[in-house]
Amino acid sequence: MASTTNKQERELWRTFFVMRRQLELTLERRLQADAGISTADFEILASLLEEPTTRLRAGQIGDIIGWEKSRVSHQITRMEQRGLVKREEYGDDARGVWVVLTAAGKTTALAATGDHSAAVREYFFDVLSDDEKVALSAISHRVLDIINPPLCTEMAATAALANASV
Amino acid sequence: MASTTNKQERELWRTFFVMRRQLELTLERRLQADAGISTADFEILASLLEEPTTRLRAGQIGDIIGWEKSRVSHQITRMEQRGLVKREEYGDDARGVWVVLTAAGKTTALAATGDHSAAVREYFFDVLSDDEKVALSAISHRVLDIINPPLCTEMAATAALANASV
DNA sequence: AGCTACTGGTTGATGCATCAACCGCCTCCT
DNA sequence: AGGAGGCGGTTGATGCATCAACCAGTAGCT
Repeated sequence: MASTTNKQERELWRTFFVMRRQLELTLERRLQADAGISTADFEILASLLEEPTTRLRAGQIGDIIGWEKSRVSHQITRMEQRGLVKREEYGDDARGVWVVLTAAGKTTALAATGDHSAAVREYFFDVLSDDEKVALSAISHRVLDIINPPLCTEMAATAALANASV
Repeated sequence: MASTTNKQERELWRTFFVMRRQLELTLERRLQADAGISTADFEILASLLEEPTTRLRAGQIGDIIGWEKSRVSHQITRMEQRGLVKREEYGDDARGVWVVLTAAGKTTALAATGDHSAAVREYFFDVLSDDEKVALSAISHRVLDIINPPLCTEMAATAALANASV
């Protein structure tokens, strides 16, 4: 009996694992095909687009999307070469830099966000029942709480904030 | 009302996304800390370990873990440099190569598999109720069936096969 | 003022992942 | 036999991700 459980669990793990990877892959390819960018590009562009001035300091970007600073720096360098974004000096503190959306970057970002949420809807939300959404939310929180409690409570806090503001 | 749903869905997507990433990251770090290998190394080692002769052709490895051949080749090259694995010529067909576990590779692989399944249990199965396991299995199959139907039926087939054999 | 310690960001090295081009070898067809 | 095309695998280029080392500028302490 115990071994049966183990077998089923192995099967579940494998299915979950493959689903996760395929979903990621599909979204990545779709972004690439429709907007010509990677998910890494997309995360940066999306964070800038939420800012009314379409500019953020490098460090802020890292905080928002949870990247370490060197990753942000490398990514900005690549995006700058492709003209999606540019660096500007940050007057108040000579160490800082602004990362600014270019016109081309904004166009790309707008196209990408629409496309991406359509894809998420199509591949994910549309195939989930309401009960399943509730279950998946509970599962995600519980797993996250085990592996990274501070991050979990932090996310719950920002979620509550977002709900309160509407 | 619709906007509320959207907000909840965005929240679910974000939570799921972060959970997924943290889980992956945690498992990766744990493998690195306890066995000194990456998940990529692990997948190769695990596939070789399942083979009684601890050897597989490069192409077979690709089929088993779903990688394209160039990825397998690059990975084997890196692992060969670290002495986990070695290439041997495949007599019947001069194009083929055997990928063979070294003694060191086998030791590492054994340590890693035990450790990894303990980690998966700890971070994943132990926090899921039986109902949630059922729900997650259904969700995974459904999503996978939307984004990659052939892969989904193929996985269902091998799962049925595995069940029948016990 | 001057010393120390920290911060914001960059850089280089290394490994992972993918794509396209390539190279021998094998098969099959005529 | 010999030529075309397919198969198994390698290689090089490029981008993503992380770690460690570094550097200039700032803040804080005395």
